[in-house]
Amino acid sequence: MGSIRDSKRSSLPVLNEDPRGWEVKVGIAMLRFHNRLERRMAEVLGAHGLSLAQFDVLATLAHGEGITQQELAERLLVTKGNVVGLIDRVGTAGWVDRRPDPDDRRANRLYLTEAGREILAEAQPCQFALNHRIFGALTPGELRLLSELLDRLERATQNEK
Amino acid sequence: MGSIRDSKRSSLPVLNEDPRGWEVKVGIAMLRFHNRLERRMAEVLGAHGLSLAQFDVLATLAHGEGITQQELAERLLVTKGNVVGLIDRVGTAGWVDRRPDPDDRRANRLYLTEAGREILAEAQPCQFALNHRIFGALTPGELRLLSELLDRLERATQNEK
DNA sequence: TATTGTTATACTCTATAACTATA
DNA sequence: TATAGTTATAGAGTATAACAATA
Repeated sequence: MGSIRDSKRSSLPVLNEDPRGWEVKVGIAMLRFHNRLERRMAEVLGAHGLSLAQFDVLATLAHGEGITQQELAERLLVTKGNVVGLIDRVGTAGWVDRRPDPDDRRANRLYLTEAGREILAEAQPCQFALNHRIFGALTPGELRLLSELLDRLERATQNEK
Repeated sequence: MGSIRDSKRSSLPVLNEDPRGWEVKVGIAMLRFHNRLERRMAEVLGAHGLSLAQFDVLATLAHGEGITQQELAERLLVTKGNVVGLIDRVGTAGWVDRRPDPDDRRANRLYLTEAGREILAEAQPCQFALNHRIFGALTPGELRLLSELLDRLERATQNEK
């Protein structure tokens, strides 16, 4: 069935009639496209010294500054143990501050530093430009449709667990 | 702008008019959905002792047995150095054989073992079933459409580089 | 008791680069 | 010279589990 992640011209059997065939085909196409998209993003962000995960942390904080490490772990779908390492790395880079929560001395509140805001302001437009180069291949109507389909699929993954 | 990988209910600004807004929105939705899909797949495959990358190796070999490590590296979009480790792991598990190429004594030809074929036959239906549970959320017509959009997007990522 | 964050450990995947043995 | 595979090294990300401090 060819590599799930890639393959020049996958010679999948023609399965035009059976929806099950389309499900597999779409699953593969999804992984394949995403794999490439992620690489391009990593390249673009890498030029600013950011990994995708780090960009994700900064973007999440920009959206909700002052959250705890536990909250960040939930939003990023990783364990709190992993967040320690993530914040360590992004903290030594000088982009994020841990500040003890005055009301709960177990918790840290996370804030972007000025440098963090700057690097995000620098990287985000490049991210957006990449999105434009890729997703510009679709018409506005197709984009709206794709967005709707993805939302429904994401809801389906949530029902999974 | 919320986590790129996840967020319960992302409160992105409404950008119904500007296609650039949709591009960003779709990019985020794509990463978010894919992230969850990949986790579900990892769970399903993990129950069979397989990682996603290992499943990918087995599925690729099932599709084109006898390829070299270099060819596998190209299909998987990883370096040949990484392939050594991948085949080491999948080889000690007894799923894949390295056989020296008689015509080119530098090269190895890769083959599935009987055990490799068995684990794949065991894991693949579960993979397909997962695909069905997720992508069954869409109608056959929507699946065909999504497949076409993804193909065009993948072509766009290829133009990137 | 439960929760927040930390630490320790281990594994997978990735990248770079130097190395070998062949071609 | 170029290619196939190996090795060494490094780093990011992930998971599990035990732990301290605090609630």
